[in-house]
Amino acid sequence: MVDYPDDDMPFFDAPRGGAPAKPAGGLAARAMAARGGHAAEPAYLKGLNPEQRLAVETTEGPVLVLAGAGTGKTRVLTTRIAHILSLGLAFPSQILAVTFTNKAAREMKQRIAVLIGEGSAEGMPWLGTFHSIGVKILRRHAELAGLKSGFTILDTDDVIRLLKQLIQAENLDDKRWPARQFAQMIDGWKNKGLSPKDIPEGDARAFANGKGRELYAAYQERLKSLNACDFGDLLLHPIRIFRDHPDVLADYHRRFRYILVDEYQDTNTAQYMWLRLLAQRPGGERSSPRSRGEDAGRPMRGGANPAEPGAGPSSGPSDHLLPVNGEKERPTVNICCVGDDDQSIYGWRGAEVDNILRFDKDFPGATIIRLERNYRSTAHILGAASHLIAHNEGRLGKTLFTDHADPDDARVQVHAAWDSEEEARAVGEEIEQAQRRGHALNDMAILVRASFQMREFEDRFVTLGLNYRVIGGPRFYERQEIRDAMAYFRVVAQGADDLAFERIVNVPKRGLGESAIRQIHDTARALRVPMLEAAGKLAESDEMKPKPRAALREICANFGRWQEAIETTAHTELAEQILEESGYIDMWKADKSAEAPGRLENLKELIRSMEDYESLRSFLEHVALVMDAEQNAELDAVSIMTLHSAKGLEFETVFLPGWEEGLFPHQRALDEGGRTGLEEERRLAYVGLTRAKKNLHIWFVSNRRIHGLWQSTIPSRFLDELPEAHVEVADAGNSYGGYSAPYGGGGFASGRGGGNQGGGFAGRQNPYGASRFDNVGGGSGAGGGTGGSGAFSNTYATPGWARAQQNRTEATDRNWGTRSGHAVERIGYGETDSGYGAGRGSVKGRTIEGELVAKSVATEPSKFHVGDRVFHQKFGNGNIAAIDGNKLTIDFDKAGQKRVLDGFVSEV
DNA sequence: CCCACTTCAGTTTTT
DNA sequence: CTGAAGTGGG
Repeated sequence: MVDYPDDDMPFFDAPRGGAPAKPAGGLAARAMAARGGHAAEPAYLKGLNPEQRLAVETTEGPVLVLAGAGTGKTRVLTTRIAHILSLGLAFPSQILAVTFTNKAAREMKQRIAVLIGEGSAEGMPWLGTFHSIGVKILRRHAELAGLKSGFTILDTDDVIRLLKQLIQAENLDDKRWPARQFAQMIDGWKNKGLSPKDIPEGDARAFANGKGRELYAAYQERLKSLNACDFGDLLLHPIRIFRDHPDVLADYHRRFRYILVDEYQDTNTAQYMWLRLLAQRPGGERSSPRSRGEDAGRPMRGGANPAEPGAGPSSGPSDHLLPVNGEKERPTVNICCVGDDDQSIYGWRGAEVDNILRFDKDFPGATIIRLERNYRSTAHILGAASHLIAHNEGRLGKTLFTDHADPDDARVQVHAAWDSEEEARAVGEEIEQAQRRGHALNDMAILVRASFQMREFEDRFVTLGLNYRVIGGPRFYERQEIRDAMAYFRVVAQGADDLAFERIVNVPKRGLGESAIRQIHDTARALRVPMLEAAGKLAESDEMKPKPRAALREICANFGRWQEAIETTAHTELAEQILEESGYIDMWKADKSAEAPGRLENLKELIRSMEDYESLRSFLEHVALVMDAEQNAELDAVSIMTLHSAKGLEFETVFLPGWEEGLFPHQRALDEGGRTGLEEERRLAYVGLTRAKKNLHIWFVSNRRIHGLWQSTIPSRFLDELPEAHVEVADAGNSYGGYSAPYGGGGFASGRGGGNQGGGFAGRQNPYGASRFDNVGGGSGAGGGTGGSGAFSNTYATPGWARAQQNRTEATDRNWGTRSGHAVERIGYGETDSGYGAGRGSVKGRTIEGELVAKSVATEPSKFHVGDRVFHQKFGNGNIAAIDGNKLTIDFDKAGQKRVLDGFVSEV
């Protein structure tokens, strides 16, 4: 991530003799100041609470900081680094600080810079993400992993294309064995630190008729021959190197005096192994054997007592940091992990909560510090969150509290809506109200469980003309045009990058179709040369038809020219040339689709951003690992994002829609994860709740359209887990004047009513036992009586409904950027391009199970017949127009034709 | 090679 | 219902 112009300094430069130039002076001075008597304590310690302070000052030995939401986690982390530097306990280059995201790393750098002065953070070459640090290590020792230092880093898209080739090469049906899925499997294995030989037999058998292991091995071979690695390798290769080359590891042991880890609860097994290797140094004993695993903990003890600040060797850096041959001086592992087990929400992508739960066993004698004083939320919000999360078992246990309880603080509001349409409408109203009261849109956020929920809000806000920004989704560098451009650059920088070459050889269309590519491929393999070179040869031979041959000749000539220009032309200029001369820009200029202008814009942006790097190569590396779309700070807009991407953020007012069983907690999490899955969902809820500073609104609806079918829903069990004392059931019906009437008087009071009970709505019974929300809101509309339609008649006459219908068509015509004259910002949301959308989800077993379930249901003959008169909770009365298994198409008297599941209608 | 049609699936996401 | 990815005919 960061700049690695590191190669200009010797690797183990730091401590020896003369103090390194830049940082030392300032640091030494600061250190003096810091030590200069207990009377004047450094400014950075002021304002820390006792626990935070302990976490900062316990520099020696293993430390686990359990930092609850909003308790000043980042502050502790950055202050701790500042403290270590100020005391002269280590040079910046001797501190390893790892985060998960670039954003977190960036933020830490900035805040450290603020604490100890500008430029100091620049001297922290080992502050970065696991992956960026992994690359850095790997670049130094690439040959030990069978790579050359200039290896390329493949993104998910490249990986999938490569796997697809391999699968086809094995003569396997790539439809039956999708490369995507296999990529996910490999990812999972790598998350666990497993090489092909290590993967469980069952896993290996599960894919490609038992060829899983074989294919995985072939993939690794292929990567090696391409001089490439995937994201997982950035950790795995270093792990292997550390294990096989104790001398290399020992060098890092000497180098890293302090290790800090952010979001420790999110570490996966590979990251854990990586950390353990770096953290477990042989300790006091002369020549402790290369220990791996269990016994590692033993020599690490001794860190239990918080060292008083400055108690260590109390002279300046230069004499303290003498080469560490006499290791006795520092037998402890100064590793500090910060995290919150209650915010572990990435189990599904390999994170092991166990890592944090086990910390004191891994690092015996660890100091465990809890940060529970919350500076973010009101007592009501904290009360609600704490009560909810207390339903989880196996937590380390923390209870957030705040000193700032204000009797005027609002309780957590729970709202009900009839359907997601009304939900969006009501949230919109509420936002506008808040806006009228003078709240900035920037202070408000809607946090959803699944991204499909966003749409309804977007549509609504478009009609309202309310600014919003969507955060999350595919990144800038995942967009098609960016990847294409990058592929060009990659071929120019690295002629051997076959994947890149293949990607763009026919983009724009040059008449080089499948057969031409195959030919190049074969030639390349026969001659054992990169494809670009093979293409050059083919262009000169007469093995190819004239047309593709001419095209090949041209492109090869182009690449040759660009490669030469690399030395003589500024890289931004060269990039422009490449895109121009290749016809790539023209391709988009000629494209008259709605997205084309945006793509050209993105390409400009890409070139512009290259200015920040000194060469094409350094730029390429960055894009592989970083580069997120920056947001427009000027714009005042409501944020819409998933709960996952909200972690770490905070807002004055937070809306949490969609708290219904099946959606949240998500059915799939329940099915696949069982109790563990449920607990992770609950932690997700906890994350959501704790994002709010002042106002928190939770919504649930009675009807939601799932996969195109309307379904009745049941309030989330999480609602029942909120403490009554901190919650208030808001009356949606009356608060949003004008729209209340349609819902049968709208109140929450009327309840679902006896009328429905006999209606045979089996699906409406809450299988989780009575909920105190069962009778709230949505259901009440129908409660008016089995006559039903009376209660609905108005619904479809409201302006809201009419507008909604209109919205629906507008929604199909979605473009990017500004629409309808108000500002819409997408951060990281490109069009859904090949690389992303279909890549997620769909664990195989589940899919199959889902099919089976669907089929078994479908085969059951419906008890209804075409022409039957039926009643539906949401739509009222209607006649069945068609039957497809359990799916009915019904012509409703008022609502028009709809498709619903037969479980939700009853005969009239 | 491109377009229209079919088919299929449908949480969460970083690097 | 929606979008994406794959298929087949021009």
